[in-house]
Amino acid sequence: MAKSINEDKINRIKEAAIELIVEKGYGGASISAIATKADVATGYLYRFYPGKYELVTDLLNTQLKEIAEEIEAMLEKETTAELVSQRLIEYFFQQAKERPFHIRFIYILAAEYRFKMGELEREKIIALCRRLLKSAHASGEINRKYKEEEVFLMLVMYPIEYINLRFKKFISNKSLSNHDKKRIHRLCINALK
Amino acid sequence: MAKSINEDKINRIKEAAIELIVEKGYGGASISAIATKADVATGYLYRFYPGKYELVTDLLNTQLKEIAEEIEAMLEKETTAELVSQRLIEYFFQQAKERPFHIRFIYILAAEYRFKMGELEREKIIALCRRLLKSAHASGEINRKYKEEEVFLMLVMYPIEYINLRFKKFISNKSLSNHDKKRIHRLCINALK
Amino acid sequence: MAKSINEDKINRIKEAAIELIVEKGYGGASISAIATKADVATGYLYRFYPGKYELVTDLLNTQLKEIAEEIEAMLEKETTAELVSQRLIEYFFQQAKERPFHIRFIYILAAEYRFKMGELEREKIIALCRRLLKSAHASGEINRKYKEEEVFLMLVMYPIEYINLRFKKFISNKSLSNHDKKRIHRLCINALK
Amino acid sequence: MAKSINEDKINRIKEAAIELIVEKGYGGASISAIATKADVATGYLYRFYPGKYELVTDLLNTQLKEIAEEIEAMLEKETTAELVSQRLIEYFFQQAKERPFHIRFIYILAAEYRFKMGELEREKIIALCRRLLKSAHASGEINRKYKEEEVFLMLVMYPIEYINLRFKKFISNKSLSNHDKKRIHRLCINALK
DNA sequence: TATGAATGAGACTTCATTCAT
DNA sequence: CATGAATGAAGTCTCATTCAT
Repeated sequence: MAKSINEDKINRIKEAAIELIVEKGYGGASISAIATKADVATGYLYRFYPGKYELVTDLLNTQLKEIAEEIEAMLEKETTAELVSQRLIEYFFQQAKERPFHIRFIYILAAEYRFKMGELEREKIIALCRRLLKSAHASGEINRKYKEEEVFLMLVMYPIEYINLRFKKFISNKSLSNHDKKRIHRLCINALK
Repeated sequence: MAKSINEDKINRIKEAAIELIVEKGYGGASISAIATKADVATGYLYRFYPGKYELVTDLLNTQLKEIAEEIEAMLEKETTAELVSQRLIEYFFQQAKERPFHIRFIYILAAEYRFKMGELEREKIIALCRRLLKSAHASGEINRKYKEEEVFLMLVMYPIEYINLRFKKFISNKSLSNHDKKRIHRLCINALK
Repeated sequence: MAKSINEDKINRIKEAAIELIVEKGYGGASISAIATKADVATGYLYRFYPGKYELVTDLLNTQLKEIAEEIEAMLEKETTAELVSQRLIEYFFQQAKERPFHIRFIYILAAEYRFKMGELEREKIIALCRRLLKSAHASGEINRKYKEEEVFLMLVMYPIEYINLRFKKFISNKSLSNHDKKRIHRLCINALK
Repeated sequence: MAKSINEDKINRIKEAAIELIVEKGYGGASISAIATKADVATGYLYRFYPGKYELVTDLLNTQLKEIAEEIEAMLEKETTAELVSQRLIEYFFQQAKERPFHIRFIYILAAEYRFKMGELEREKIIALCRRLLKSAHASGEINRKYKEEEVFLMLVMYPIEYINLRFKKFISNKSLSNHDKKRIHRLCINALK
């Protein structure tokens, strides 16, 4: 009888929030600016979230969940750290190309002390690192002295940081190439040896 | 070599700003809270900076300058990448212990797209990476395919990220040990080989 | 004599509005909360009232009309002020027991300067006071110096205020007793002598 | 060295708040309207109160404290309920003339269930009623069946309600006269006999 | 010079009301 | 006719900045 809920609107809000937070930071991205960019009414997002903080937290955890699921899928298919790393870097590069704001968003928020990753997402990611470690320790691909921390940093955070360094044109302002992809992959794999 | 009252006051402001920004983020750290913590008047800082943004930008660049100077000093003394990396990690660990807010501050602000590093600091850091690269390429310590980006990321950003991951207790909640120091050093050096 | 679905719905709205306004005040009782409590759609009440203000005004006047009708019925049966007062207090005590929100609602809204009583209700109540006065002046039950104002305040407002003072547990937190009823009755009657 | 605090400003805010709340109710009196009427900046009141609710609560309790102090002073001087009642009504009539918004403000907020009187004020007023009761019971001026509740309602609330009924021009639209004063006094005293 | 009272733009959020379905 | 998704004006409150003292 009544208008049905418009899924698209909330997605536009999410996208607008990600872009504005990347450009202006959490505090600089105002609800009103987000709503305007998303072409919805100012108060609309409060139908879905209690407030701005919860929106952003959800956004962050959704991104992390996607990455975790991606890693999980890779672990199903691939058995060596070599291949998982390769696939993961491939995935991040693709994301950088297709959804550049998303990978920048993760990078920014991962650094903030106020935005804690959801416990579920955190545990899942740690579990996946442990799973990879187990087989890679056995095969000798990853040195036994390295644990989940090093795997997470080298295989997940390092590629993200690399991509963001490029986005910021800190050292190089070239766009990401296949050559970069291979070099990072080599670096990551060697690091953990 | 006694500091003037002015210098002392402005230093208290800087320290208070760093601590509050780490704890509450840029938006959450109000000028009034910073001034109260620093025990100076609200309006005082406007004698030195046009506004909050400029204060924070200066803070970030001061931190980066210090790191750059540290690296520079190391390059004067040490000749191998091995030793530079070791010293640098030593330095970051010491900072983490003595000035934990500083290393957290760099980590947070380096990730933000709003806070651009000063051109001078950026160039100096790149130049230092290049200088290290030159000798390390020659000696074979760093593979010729790796450039300034990789050096900067592995020798500077990676240790900072490692330390902050610990501060956040993301995977491990142990405090930083000498064992950790060695492991990271090994990982960084191996990565660039 | 079965009520139509519409009547039932609008009555649920009215009841919900009264309860929420008592608990949270006019501003604190949102249309959406009222509708939810009444189990109707948010927009439903706009088929019957132009807006929230008109709903509340109608509610107030309905309550006052009921009281007026009650007084009128009493005046048909009883002839002395003594008996009218007794009956009226009996009625208010019964309302306090059976419909506590209603008597609280009248109390709250009667005090607000924004909610004017409807002219008809006002005139009816004044006329009733006058009618009672006439015979009570003649019989000497009410002193000739007291007019409609005093009758209204002592016979209507005073009992309502007494009951609400108890609801608020301002002085006593006992529940209303028959003993209270008699005491108030005596006080009211004596006041007007 | 710095501007000294302007006591007058906060008083203007208080006065403006009282007037607007009387005219438009708690919800209808917006902070911005209060500030405009008081000729201060919107955010000014937050230097003194955490929020609107606290401002209004303080206002209410200040008014009640004044009344309590007035009653206390009367009890020091006068010994009979007769004289206390007379003085009190005199006081309320004077307030109605000199500070009409204040007595309306008390009347409105006393009715609201959300605004609880401060515990200190409440206890003081009850204690004063008890003190009066003691001597008036002994002298026979107040019937022994009446307690603090009846004293409070007849000597304090009733006059306030009478005055507000006039302000509302509910029955009479004449202004308050000495004649009214005497009549109410007689009514109150008789009620408690 | 240093202070901190005061400002007011703008942030987040609520909610009465509308209207497509 | 009834619904409830959507709107956006308006509310409360914050805080960077100014400037009289």
